[in-house]
Amino acid sequence: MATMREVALRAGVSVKTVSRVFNDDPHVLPDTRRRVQEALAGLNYTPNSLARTFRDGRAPVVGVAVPSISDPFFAAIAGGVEEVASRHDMSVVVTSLGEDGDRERELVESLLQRQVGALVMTPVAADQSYLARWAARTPVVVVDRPARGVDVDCFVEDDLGGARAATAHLLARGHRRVAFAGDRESVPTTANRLAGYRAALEEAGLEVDPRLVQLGASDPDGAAAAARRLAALDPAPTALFSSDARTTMVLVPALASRRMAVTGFGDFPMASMLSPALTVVDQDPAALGRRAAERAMRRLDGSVEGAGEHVVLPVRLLERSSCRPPDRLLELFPWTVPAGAERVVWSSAPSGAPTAPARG
Amino acid sequence: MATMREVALRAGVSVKTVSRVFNDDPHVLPDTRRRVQEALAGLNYTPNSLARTFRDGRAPVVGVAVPSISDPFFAAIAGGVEEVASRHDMSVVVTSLGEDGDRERELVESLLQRQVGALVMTPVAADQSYLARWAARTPVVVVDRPARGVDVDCFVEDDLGGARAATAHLLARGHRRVAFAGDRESVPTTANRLAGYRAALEEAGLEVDPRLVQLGASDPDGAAAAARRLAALDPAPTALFSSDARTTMVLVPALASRRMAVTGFGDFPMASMLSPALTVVDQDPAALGRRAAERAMRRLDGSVEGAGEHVVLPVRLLERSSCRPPDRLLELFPWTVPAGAERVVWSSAPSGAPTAPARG
DNA sequence: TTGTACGCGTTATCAG
DNA sequence: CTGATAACGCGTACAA
Repeated sequence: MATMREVALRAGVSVKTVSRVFNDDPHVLPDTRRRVQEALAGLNYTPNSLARTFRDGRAPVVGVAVPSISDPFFAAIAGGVEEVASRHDMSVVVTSLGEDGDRERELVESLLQRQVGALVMTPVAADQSYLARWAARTPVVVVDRPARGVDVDCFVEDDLGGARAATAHLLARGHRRVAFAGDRESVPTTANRLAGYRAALEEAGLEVDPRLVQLGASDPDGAAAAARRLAALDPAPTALFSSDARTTMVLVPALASRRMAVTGFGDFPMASMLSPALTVVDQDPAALGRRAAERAMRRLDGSVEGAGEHVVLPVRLLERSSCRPPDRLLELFPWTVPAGAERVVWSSAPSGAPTAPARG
Repeated sequence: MATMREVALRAGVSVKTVSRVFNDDPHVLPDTRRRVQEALAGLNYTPNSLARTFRDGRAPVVGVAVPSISDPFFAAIAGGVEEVASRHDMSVVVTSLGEDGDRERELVESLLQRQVGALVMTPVAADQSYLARWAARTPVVVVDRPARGVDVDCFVEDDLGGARAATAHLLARGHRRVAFAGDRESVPTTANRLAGYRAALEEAGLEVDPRLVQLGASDPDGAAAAARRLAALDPAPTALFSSDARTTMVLVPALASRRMAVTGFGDFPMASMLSPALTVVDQDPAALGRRAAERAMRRLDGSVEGAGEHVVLPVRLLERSSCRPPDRLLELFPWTVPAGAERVVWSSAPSGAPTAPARG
């Protein structure tokens, strides 16, 4: 923890010379250089990067603010950001905002006050207009959900298209009573996916039965309640579209005893090992994080300027066997994928566009 | 982005007075205070916390260095750290080290140079003696794996005990050919779990057949290879102990066609929904992170001093139906848990000690 | 080649 | 109650 001054003192030179030696400035006599290097080593000098950072006014840091860093989805986003940031010699500060939105502004501004070089965030509050005064100086990119009240770069996934495809997939299999389950409509992704669900029903000429729409189902209690309510319906639903992976993971167990076809938005480990295996809308949160971070870097180095851009990343519907008919009818449906396998049955990518390979 | 100086200029006072007003120092005349507050508001003053941080030499930041922030296990650890850190008005900088260890020192030291207030890390390199000079000034706590070559606080889980219990569980069910699968023996947790596996076999009077031990099985390719090798054995194993959740998640699908009883170290979502459901050693990574962060906070405020403490957190064996006999034999084994349910059959906690409730 | 002076934004010290 | 001044560690500009 020696400072340059101490090293300079010991080497009998000025701090500037120490600085030069340490930063490999060629304009130093070999002899002086050696003396300084000895002092450097002897004192175990370590640069205080806080001072440097302070000096140039911006920290080589990308702030990441998401609802919860413990959620694998957002952890993957953070991982994607970190991957890109580290390539640019920047580190990552993560902050969990919760889903309430009460503390979003406070937490995000405290991040910004730290002079982070860029910010990648998933909005949780109803309004982000407070970001405007920061966005002028610090690149801000939102991911997963659009920002409201401010013009910033935005990377989201095709929630509506994916949800519509997943619902249509169930309808194409003959289901007529298809339920929807998710967390809450105030979350834009959920609202969009609900819209996609409704669109699919309407396109199939079906009425949307509001009793089939179960919100607040993403925690164990809510899932149990949703399962109870769905079971109580007459006629009961024969299929379910689950709006997010968290909901799927708690609701599917709650529905275990009922026989129901399920598609879910968001893949997760072992989804293919369930019986029946889950057909899912495959997202790529790491790519979301990478794209957002890359955009932030381009704003930082000036290679992108102007108004915020809104990018919708394509998703794909990965068919597994959850939707296939009972085994005894299998021979009647030769197009069905075999158990354990999966195939892409739909993609929001423009046809011919390269898509990442399926996971798992 | 106005500075205190600008505010002072506008209010016609000194910067110190602005500082006082902004920090609610009572020694300011009401009149002066109002003038300053108006200037503060008019200029939209925002503190530059980088400057403050620089001034007091330590950043209100906890560094978190783990193999991969995208891995849900380590994301949960990070979440636990963040929870505690935020209660202490500190934020969290995360760094993924990879599993190689080549870059550990470089990445960790760059974190330390940033004058983080504390460091919570999972070692991935063979030696951490480079930490010694830092640990004198910055609290360092390692989690999940012990540090080598340096004396720091350490929070690990009962790898050996959990693995022994999980293996013994299979042996008690009559299995005699029990395989082991994991990532690599250089990872201390894996080495300990392998030791636990061996201990259980030896306690049962069984020889350890090295061909039953499959390392490098935590990625899809390795898992496929391991599955192939296990299948080729004669006699083939009838049961498997998987040493970590990542291995379980790739190896179980690879083994899907074989009928094998499985226990795994590490729970994961939907483990209870597989058929057969997985019996697992239940860890609590979030608690690991919280405990580590709390210890770091206590080192920071001086309420803990002296040599590093080594804490082993208890784990529990959560029995699900993966180990139960085929349905037709169920009536012969009345002690078996019903499908979908789970029960704790073993815990490394001292009996009577409070344990966290099971997840899922 | 080397050194001096200064500034980054904030807070502590100590006079007034 | 208020303000001038120094200090934190480093890098830049400019001299010598």
